[in-house]
Amino acid sequence: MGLVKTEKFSDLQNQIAVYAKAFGHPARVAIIQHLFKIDTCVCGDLVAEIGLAQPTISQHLKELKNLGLIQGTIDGTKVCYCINKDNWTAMKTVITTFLDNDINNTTCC
Amino acid sequence: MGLVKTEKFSDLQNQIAVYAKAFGHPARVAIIQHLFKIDTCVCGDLVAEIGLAQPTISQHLKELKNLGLIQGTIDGTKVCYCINKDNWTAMKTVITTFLDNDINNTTCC
DNA sequence: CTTATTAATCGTAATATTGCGATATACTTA
DNA sequence: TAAGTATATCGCAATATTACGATTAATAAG
Repeated sequence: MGLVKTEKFSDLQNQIAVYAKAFGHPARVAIIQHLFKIDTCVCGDLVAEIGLAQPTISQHLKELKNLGLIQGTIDGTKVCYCINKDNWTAMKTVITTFLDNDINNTTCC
Repeated sequence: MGLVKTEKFSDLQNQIAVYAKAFGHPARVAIIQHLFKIDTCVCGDLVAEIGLAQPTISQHLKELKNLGLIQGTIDGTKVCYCINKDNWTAMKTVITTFLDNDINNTTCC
């Protein structure tokens, strides 16, 4: 198959999975880290920063953009990317709530 | 291709991606949530709980087990699964450190 | 207008993931 | 020993992902 049966799961479970998948590739992790490090827009140096071909980076940027985690502004022939603060915070809440379950299972077999 | 070029990225970036990928499928999210909800071992009711076939669940459990996030104890014909507390905490630290970057980019274009 | 620069899109090949039927394994119980 | 129960593994088909060369689109510079 290769086809996820999303209808078997709750909206939240699917939401968590979609967000997590965004970070499930090191190139997208590196893009996000660079955007945080620069702490402002990145205009075009992502291909040099990360060692992948330009179409590949463009594709990863598109996925992050489709999720709303980053946004791009056209500036001449360049495009400036930055973190979308609101959506990043919303994502962070969803993921951390999932991760922050308390572990009390002292009665584990 | 379809082959991630891990050598282009740092160990931390690859580590984050590997952890995130574990949560990149709603079935694995559901498994983890159920383990937290029950708050003890789950012995065999995961197939009933989640609506996928037994080999499919077994495969997802294997991936979580390989990452060390869960552990299984054989109990007769059943296998009891629970969260591996230490490894879960380690994973949580890695992911939340990544997510917890401050966003100060007021000078965004 | 022509050329250069930058990024997106198209098309495609290689690899990975998902899901499950069939089967194997291991233990329990009669 | 034989039959039942629970889980893992095998093998395969369908789909998804990754990567990049070639091309396109859009603006900038001369």
